[in-house]
Amino acid sequence: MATKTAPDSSRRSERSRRAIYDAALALISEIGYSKTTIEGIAARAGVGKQTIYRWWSSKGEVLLEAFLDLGERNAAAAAEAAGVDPADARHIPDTGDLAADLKYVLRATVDELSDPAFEAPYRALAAEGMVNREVSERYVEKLLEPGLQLYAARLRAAQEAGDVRADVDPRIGLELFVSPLAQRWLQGTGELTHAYVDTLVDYALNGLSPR
Amino acid sequence: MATKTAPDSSRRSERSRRAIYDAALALISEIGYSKTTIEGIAARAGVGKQTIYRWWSSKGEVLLEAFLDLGERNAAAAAEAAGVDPADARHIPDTGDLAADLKYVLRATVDELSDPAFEAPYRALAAEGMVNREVSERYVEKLLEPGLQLYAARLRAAQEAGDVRADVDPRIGLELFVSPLAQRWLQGTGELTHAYVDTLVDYALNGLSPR
Amino acid sequence: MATKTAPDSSRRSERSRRAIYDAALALISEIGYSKTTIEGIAARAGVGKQTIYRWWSSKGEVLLEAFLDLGERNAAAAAEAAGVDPADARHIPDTGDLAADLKYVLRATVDELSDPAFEAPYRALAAEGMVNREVSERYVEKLLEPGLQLYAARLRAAQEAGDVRADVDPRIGLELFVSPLAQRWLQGTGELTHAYVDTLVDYALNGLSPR
Amino acid sequence: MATKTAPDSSRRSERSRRAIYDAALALISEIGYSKTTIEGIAARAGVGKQTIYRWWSSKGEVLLEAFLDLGERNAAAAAEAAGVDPADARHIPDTGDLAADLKYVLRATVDELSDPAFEAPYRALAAEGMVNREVSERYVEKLLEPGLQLYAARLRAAQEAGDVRADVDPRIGLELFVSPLAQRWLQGTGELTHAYVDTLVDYALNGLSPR
DNA sequence: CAGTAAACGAGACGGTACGTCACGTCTTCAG
DNA sequence: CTGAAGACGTGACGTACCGTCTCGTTTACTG
Repeated sequence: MATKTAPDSSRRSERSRRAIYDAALALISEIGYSKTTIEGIAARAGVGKQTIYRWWSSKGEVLLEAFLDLGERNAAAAAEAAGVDPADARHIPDTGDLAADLKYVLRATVDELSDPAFEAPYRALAAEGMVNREVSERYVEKLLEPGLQLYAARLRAAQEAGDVRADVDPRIGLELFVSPLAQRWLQGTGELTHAYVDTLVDYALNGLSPR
Repeated sequence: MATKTAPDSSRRSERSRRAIYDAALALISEIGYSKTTIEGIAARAGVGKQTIYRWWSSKGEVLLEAFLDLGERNAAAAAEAAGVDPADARHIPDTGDLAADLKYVLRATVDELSDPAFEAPYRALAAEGMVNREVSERYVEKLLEPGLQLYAARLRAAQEAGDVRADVDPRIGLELFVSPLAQRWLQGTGELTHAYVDTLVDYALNGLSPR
Repeated sequence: MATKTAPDSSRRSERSRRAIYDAALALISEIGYSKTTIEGIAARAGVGKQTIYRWWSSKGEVLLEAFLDLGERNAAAAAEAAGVDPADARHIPDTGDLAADLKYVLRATVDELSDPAFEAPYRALAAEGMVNREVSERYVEKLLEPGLQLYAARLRAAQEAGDVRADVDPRIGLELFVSPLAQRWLQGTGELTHAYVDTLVDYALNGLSPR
Repeated sequence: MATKTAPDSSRRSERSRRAIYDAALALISEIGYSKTTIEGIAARAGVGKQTIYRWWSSKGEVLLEAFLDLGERNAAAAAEAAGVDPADARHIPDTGDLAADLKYVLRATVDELSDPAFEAPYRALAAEGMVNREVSERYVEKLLEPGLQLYAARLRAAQEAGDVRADVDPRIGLELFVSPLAQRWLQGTGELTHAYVDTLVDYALNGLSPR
C-alpha cells in the first residue's frame, strides 16, 4: 500500500545520472553551493527537473552522491594509473617511522584541501552535513569514517610495534592531529602549511608536558 | 551625490532591534536555520522588512549579531548573578593543576554544547560561517577567537609554571584538545562525554608515545 | 520508410477501447472535464498512455468518441426496450398537431439536459467544440446535425400539411425554438422549464406581431 | 480571522493592470486561449506572476476583466468619437419600424462577430463561461445581460406601439432572433450573413404558421 | 513647541526557484 | 510482437521569498 509507488531503479537512465553529477559539481565550483539550484542543475544537465526529484530528495543529497561518485572515479583512476590494487591505494604507508608516515599523509591532505576544484564542493558538503541530519549521516559514514579508519589502523600497527602506548584509544588518539587540521580548514581559524601539520604530529605523539 | 545615504544609526529603534534578535533566535530554534526567512523574522518581530534590510545585509548577519547579543546578555547575567566582575567571568581557572583546570572547562563546554537552546543557532552559525566569507570572519573574530585566547593564556601560564614545555606554541597546543571536541560536535563523528574530554586532555598533555 | 507506421486498426483491442470510454466518461462526471487528464484516463482504464495516443490525438477526441459511443448504446438499448426499429427511435412524432409534437420533444429534451449524468460531459464537449476546430466539426456533424435534421424533416412534413408557410426555410425555422433552448442551457441565461419550451413553440409558430 | 489577508486594492498598480489586460488580449488573439498561460501573460506584461495571482484567481477571470475593460474603453471611445452621451451609445434605434431596427442592429452584430480581433477572446470567454461557474455568472451579468436588456426594452416599446402582441414576454421573444445568431456563431452550425438575420427577424415577428 | 526629516510598519512589486503535475515520446519487459 | 507500465525532456502550475520600492504614520531632533 505504497503512497507513491517508488520509481523502478532498473529503468534508470545512466546517462542522466552522469550528466546530473557533472552538472552539479561544475555549478558548485563555478557559482558556489548556495547559488546552485536544482533548476540550474537540470538545465545544465539537459534533464527534466522531475528526473532529479525522482531519484533524490534534496540538493544536499545530489551533491553528496555526486561527490561520492567523483571520489570513486578518482580512486579507480589513480589506482589504475599507479598499476596498484585499488584496495591498497588509500593505505597510510608504514615505513616503521610513525611520525614520518603521518606527516607524509597529512601534508598530502593539506595539498588536497588547498585544491580549489576540491574545496568548493567538499566544503559545501561539510556545511550541509552540519545542519542536515540525513546528509550528515551518509557524509560521515561514506566519506569521513573510511579516512579515519586508515589512521586508526596505522595507530594500531604502531601500538604493536611499541611506538604508541598500549592504553591509547586509537579512535581518540587520531583526533589529536586530524581534528585540528579539519577545524582550521573548515572554520578558517589558522593557516594550513606543511610546517603546521609537522608540529601537530610532534605535539600529538610527544604531548605538551615536559618529559 | 551619495550613492545610498547611509542610515542614521542614532535614530535607530532599539525596540525593533531587540524584537528582531528575539524573533530570529526563536525561529531558528523552532524551525531551523534554513527554513527561517527574513520575511518570517520581520513578521514575527512585528517589523517591516525594510527595517531589517536597512541594518543588515543577510540572514547570516542577523543571526550572527543576534547570537553575539545573546552571548553578551548571558555573560552579563551570569556575572551579575555570581557577583563577579564581568571581565573575569570567562577566565579559565588556574588552580595550579593544568589538567584539572582544562578538564573542568571542557566538561562545562560539553554541557553547554548539549543544550538544545544553544545548539540550533550556534550550529547554524558555524555552518553559515563555513560557506560565507563575511560571516566567517566575524564569527571567528567575535566568537571563536576570544574563547581560544583564554586557552592560550592558560597554556602560557602553565609554561611559566613549567607544566608545559617552553618550546610549545600555545596556539597550536590548545588545538589538540579543543579541535577534537569541535569536530565531534559539528560533524557528529563521535559522542561528547565528560570521560571523552578527560581522555583528550590526558593524551594532549602526555602525548601518544610511551614516555 | 514510413513516416509513422500507422496503427493497424484490425488488431485494435476492443477491451481497451471500452475501458477508455468508460473511464473518460466516469472521470468527466466525477471531477469535471478540465481536471480529467489523459494520464488519469489511462490509469483508470488500466491501459498504457500510448494506447490512448495511438488512437486519438487529444482529450477532446476521446471524449467526443466516448460520447458518441454512449449515445449509440443508449439509443440501441432504448429501441430494444421499446421493441422498435432503431431507425425509428429518434423520430419526432407526427400526430398532425405540429405544436404538440414539438412541445413533446422539447420537453423531453429539457428533461434530458437536466440529467446530471448527461450534463457534465455534454457541456464539456460543447465548450471544447467552441474552441477546437477539429472537435467542433465532428461534434456538429455527428451529434448536432442529426438532431437538427429531425426537426427539419418534421417542419417539411408540416409544410406539406399546410401547417407551416411554404416559403419558410426549415433549417432556419427550427432555430427559432431550438437555439433559445440551447443558449439557455449553455450560457445559463435563463431557466429551463416545460412552460418555457411551450412558450417558445407558440411564439415561433405564431410570431410576435399581432395577427 | 482572515486566512489570507486580502490585498490592499488602494495600492494596486494601475500600470500593471493595464499591461496585464493588454498582454492577455494580445496572447489570446495570437496563440489562442488554451495556449495562453498565466506565465506567458506575466512575461509579456513585464510583471511578476504573483501580481496576477494576487488580483485574479484564474486565467478565465483575467480574460473576463480584460474583455470588460476593452469593451468599456471601446464604448467610451466610440461615444466620444460620435460626440454622443455614452449612455445613449448602446441603444437600439427606434425609428418606428421594429423589423428594420432589429435588422440594423443584428447586421451590425454579425459584422462585429466576424472581426477576428474580437472573435478569439470573446469565443474563448464564452467557452470558459460554459464550464466555469464563477466566470459564467460574471460573464452573463456583465456582458450578456446588458445587451439582452436593450432588446427587451425595444420590444416593450414596440408593444406600446402595438407592433408586438401585448401578451408576449419580451425576455423570451428576443431569444427568437438573438439565440439562433448566438448558436450559429458559437457552434458553427451555419453561416452568418445579413440575409440570415433579416430572415430571422421576419420569421420571429410573423411566425412560421400561415397567417 | 511646532516643523520636519528620518525611521518605521506595511505590503505591492518584478523576479527566481521551489516542488508538483501532466504533457506527448520513447524504452523495457511480460504475456 | 502487442500493450501495460512508466521513465524521460518539457513546460506550466500555484506558492514562498527575495530585495526594492512606495505608502502613510510615528518619533525625535532642531529652529
